[in-house]
Amino acid sequence: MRCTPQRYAVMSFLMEHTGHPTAAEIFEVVNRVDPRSSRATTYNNLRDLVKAGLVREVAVEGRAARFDAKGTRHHHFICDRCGEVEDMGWYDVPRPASRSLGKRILRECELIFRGLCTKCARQHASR
Amino acid sequence: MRCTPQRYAVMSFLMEHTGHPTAAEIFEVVNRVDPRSSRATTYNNLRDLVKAGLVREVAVEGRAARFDAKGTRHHHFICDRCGEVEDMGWYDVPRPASRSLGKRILRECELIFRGLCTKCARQHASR
DNA sequence: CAGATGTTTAGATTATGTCTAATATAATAT
DNA sequence: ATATTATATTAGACATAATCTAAACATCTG
Repeated sequence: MRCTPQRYAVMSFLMEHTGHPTAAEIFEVVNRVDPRSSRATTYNNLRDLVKAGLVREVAVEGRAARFDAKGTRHHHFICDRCGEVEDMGWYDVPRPASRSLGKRILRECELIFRGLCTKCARQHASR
Repeated sequence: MRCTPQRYAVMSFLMEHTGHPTAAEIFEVVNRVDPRSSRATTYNNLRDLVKAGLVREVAVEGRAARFDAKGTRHHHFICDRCGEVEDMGWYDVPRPASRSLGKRILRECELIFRGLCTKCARQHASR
């Protein structure tokens, strides 16, 4: 995988921003800085970076997927209300018994916390 | 929430099938049996059933959401390759420290296993 | 340099899901 | 029982997210 300007822009943006932008946001911001990429390229590069294991894709119910540079290991908190994805420190997760795994090949265990983010919790309280 | 024939068809289909169909599949099968529902109604009912806590929606990266009647508690295994979602027995998940939770309001902890399902693991081996 | 491979692009296309406005059905009040 | 109100359904238009296409461009390799 070559390190093209477009690809580099996507990767470095993700590394510098611990938020979890959608593909559209990444495209928009990266092109606002230096308008040299296209929508398709942004999607292509995100797919490639995910495939290469450098970036994580987080699917959110009913919303666009979000992306995240794989730095230190962490879990995710997803807000039920606004869909925001936030990092939550990592801790080891008990693996399933190999009996219950059967012939499946386990690659990873992911823990997702759901509820209201700080902002939505505040709005929720003041109603 | 009234129990209409259309809503009942969606719910009972989900309860009788432990697979995790997409909205399109549910619409198709339910209407093949008794063609009285529309696409919009299927989506409406799925949304309502999820909101009522009777059905769970599972977002899968790059693929259509899948649905699941909330029977006994369980975690999910998602196949990296075909996107199939399978149930995996339930066990308690360690909650994050309330310190790391901050002002967020935690509703649930979900454990997702990722890798290759039995079918894809077999194909993977015989290459 | 010449061919092979990898990358980008704009725009068309697909996939998934939501909205609208008219209609139908059922629950409640009179 | 009839009117009123609330809830649900429908077809098809619409919106959004993401992929595909085919041509152009860039970079590597011999």
